[in-house]
Amino acid sequence: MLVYGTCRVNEVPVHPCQSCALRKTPLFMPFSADDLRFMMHFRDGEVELDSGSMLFHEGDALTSFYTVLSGQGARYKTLQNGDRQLVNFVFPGDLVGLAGTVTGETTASMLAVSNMRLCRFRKNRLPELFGRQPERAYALTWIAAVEEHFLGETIATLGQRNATQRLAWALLKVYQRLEIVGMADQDGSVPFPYRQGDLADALGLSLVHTNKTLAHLRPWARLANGRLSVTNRDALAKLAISNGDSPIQRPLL
Amino acid sequence: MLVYGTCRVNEVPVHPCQSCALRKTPLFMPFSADDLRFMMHFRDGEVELDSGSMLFHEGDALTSFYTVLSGQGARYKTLQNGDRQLVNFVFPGDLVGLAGTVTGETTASMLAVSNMRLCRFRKNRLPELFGRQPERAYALTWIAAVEEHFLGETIATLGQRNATQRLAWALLKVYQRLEIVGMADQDGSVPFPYRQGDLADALGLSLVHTNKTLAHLRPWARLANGRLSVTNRDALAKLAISNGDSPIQRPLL
DNA sequence: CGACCTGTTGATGTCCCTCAAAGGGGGTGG
DNA sequence: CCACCCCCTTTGAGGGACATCAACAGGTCG
Repeated sequence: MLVYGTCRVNEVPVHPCQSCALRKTPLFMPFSADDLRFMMHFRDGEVELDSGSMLFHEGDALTSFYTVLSGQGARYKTLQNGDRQLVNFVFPGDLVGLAGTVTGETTASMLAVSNMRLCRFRKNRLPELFGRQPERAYALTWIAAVEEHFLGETIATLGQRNATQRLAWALLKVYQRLEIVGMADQDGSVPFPYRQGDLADALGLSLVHTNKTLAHLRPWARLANGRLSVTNRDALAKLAISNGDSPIQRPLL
Repeated sequence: MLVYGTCRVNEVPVHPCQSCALRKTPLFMPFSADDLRFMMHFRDGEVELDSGSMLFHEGDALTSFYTVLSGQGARYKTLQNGDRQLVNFVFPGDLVGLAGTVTGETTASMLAVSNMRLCRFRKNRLPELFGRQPERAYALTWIAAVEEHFLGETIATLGQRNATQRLAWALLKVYQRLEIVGMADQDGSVPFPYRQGDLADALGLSLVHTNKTLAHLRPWARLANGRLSVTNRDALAKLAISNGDSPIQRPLL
């Protein structure tokens, strides 16, 4: 279990949606001009989050949810004995806090692992979204469905894959997810601010064994200087017993 | 990995929503008369599924989704090496196939483990739901959020709990979920048609070790004759490192 | 320079998997 | 009505993957 520093959340001036680079990325489905106009009006400010600070805690009743504009984070649950399970890594384009907003109780805590910028939406305007923009509301349940898909995959890897397979799977997924939103460098590396302990908590492994297994994977993928380099994607996919497909396209909110 | 028999899905006459006992159960939020009227009109038939048959397979493009009226099932994923991971048990009141309907590709296979009756909804009428009944559409994303909550809990148990804790957690959850929809008997038992191999595949354990661990849990919970009996709920919750809370209330579709 | 965090490596133990075999119970066929 | 079979459960033995404990190296920051 790892402990991080305290919080800092800042209101910041908004960037116009038109200039949002995420939108044009192949991960996301095209925006109509109408969509864009409505979202500009529907969104409610932008927020910056320092690395190490929390956006919300497990059990909070949220009044806002967010899509990640930049930076990386993690959602995690804490068991009563203090053990931590990282539920998923959070990347640009992800929507966080929707479940906690809708049901009134957050299912996991959300931590910034790098500095982050978030686009905020207010719960009290959800009726407007559902009442006046059924297509955007449909996009919202689409996003929830995609989320379910990922969690299901995670369950399969925690249940059925051994340490090597888990790590290969995770590194490959992370790389592909960041690559498709344009964060991969020429040299085949992506930003990876997480610690080995974070990976361990995400995959249900001990820190020590995570470290030793990472060493075995180094011919195909390595962690260094806060970046993840993947040098042999196919080998990694084979190790992971995964088809190596890119992430499926989905709506952006 | 277990293999089940072949399929059989039958169209059957519908039962009126008014007489649906599930609705009145404390798991679900109250229905307004309006809701009821619309859902009567929106639903599209009823379906019966024999034990051992599949409702859909991983990768299918679904044209319908369903809420379970009676019976029990399982959603599972199959890795490329043939290993099976049971993603969740499926109980009366659960909505299945929504994600596969929305995204166009099913995330897991759905198997009937007892005879089941399902209430069907058609994808091509979703626009009508979102366009004309925003509150029901909101209920849909609420349901998706609840689903996410459960999958997150499962991830935490696969990642952090040992065999005893996993089994205690699973048995308790199953018991509580079935009890709250009125399926518990006087003697503190609920129907449990699953095999020990199903439990093993759900919890990421081997069949043998599942069996041996179940033996240790017998003072507090036991499996016999297709039923699960829980004799000491608090002890089970303590073993499971869980608060033992009942399932949260949610909408029914 | 010392405190602290993260990564790395070695030694030891244990939880759980795999292999193996035997004991019910229900169904089918002779 | 019994014999046989199949599926599921149960139990034992042995081994391996991974956890835990421990110590050290390098980098960063006060």
